[in-house]
Amino acid sequence: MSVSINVLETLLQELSGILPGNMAPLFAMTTQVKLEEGEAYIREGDKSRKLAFIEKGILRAYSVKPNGDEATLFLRWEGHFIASHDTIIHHLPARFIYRALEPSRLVEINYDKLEEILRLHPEFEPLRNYFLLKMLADALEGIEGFVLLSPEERYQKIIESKWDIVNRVPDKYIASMMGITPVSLSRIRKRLHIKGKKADGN
Amino acid sequence: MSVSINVLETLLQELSGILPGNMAPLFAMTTQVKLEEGEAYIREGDKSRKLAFIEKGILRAYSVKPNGDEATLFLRWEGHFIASHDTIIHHLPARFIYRALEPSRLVEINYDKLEEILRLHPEFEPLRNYFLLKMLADALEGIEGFVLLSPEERYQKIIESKWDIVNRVPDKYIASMMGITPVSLSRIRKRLHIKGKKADGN
DNA sequence: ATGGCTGGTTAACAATCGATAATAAATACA
DNA sequence: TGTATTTATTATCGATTGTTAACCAGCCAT
Repeated sequence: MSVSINVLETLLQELSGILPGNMAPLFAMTTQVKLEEGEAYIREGDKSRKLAFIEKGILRAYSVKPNGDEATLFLRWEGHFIASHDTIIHHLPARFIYRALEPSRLVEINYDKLEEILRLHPEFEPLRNYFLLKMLADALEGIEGFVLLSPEERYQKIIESKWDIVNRVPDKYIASMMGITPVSLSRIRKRLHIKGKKADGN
Repeated sequence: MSVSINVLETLLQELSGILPGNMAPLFAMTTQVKLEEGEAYIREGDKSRKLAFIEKGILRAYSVKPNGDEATLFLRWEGHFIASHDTIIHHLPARFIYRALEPSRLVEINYDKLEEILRLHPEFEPLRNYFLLKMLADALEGIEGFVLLSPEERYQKIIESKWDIVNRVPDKYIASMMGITPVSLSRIRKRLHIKGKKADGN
């Protein structure tokens, strides 16, 4: 139990200077969540305002389009925070599905309860600040890729900067996250292989 | 002076319950900024950690690619907050340029000073919370468009939901923000006109 | 082993896009 | 007003993508 909270405790201490011994008010309200591979954490229509820190595993946020295709919004893994922005920001039912791609372990807190705690213990405020900034940075990084890079460049950047993650996830989800089809990603991979061989002198 | 702060005062009062008369500690640190059409607010390489509320006008965040082309990251207008996420989040020099497309009026605060104020006056914390959530919502909305929609659908959604903004901005910036060329946007417009005529029975 | 199932590749064709260039329309400005 | 500049459209061509379908490889479970 306390083992899996350790990372968050360390993070919070770095952010706020609060010692783990004084973090009880916050962590008393958190829940450990374990997800099996393929298990949904948040479903379309859910209204629960939960926010989670990913201790281990990978989660995929996606929606099912009218034609049945799935569109992946993003992937998040160890060290990231995950939440349905529809419920947290807009107080609306979730429009996306958040599903574990691997057996995963989360530290969860209800956002309403977090706000209560923050009213009583504003010293924890740096934590909220941190995860909002982190989620914002992640989102903007995604937009950057779409605006500045072609699909091919986008894929190159992903395998360069997140090779370990790409290797843990089926390509079709990577393709979907890139806004292209799996067929197209396969062709991009083929082109890059050719270029790679040429660059190697073969 | 106090006229243009009014919107923010009202916003803060709604968020926190603080009365305008007690907002002096915060607004004493804000600056009014006026930008001419075409004037840069933040330039590539800037390190100043400024954050601004847009009272009036439209700003465009973009970068100049190696080949000289410009890629528009996003547009922001009245009621939005704008900041270089490189400097605010990552403490790095700005990689993007933020330029006014219209004569604009901003309420600016330095993020370091804001943090000082928030240490002394945590009652203003809801304001930081609000603009972080708002910027996050804006960013995620952008990603949604790229992942779920084709360029044509993306344009349709934009003109439906932000017709007033589209009308104030040259199409080439809309195209760039959509991740396509102005030529391609022109073709999309043509296709939609045809479809529109067909739907009208012409 | 032998089927299913999922995920990845390949092929064929139509549609769309990028690049470039020429032209037209709109805007700015002297 | 007339001219220059910017912006938008159209055309052409090669490249890329989407769609659909077939095929193959790995994996799982019986």
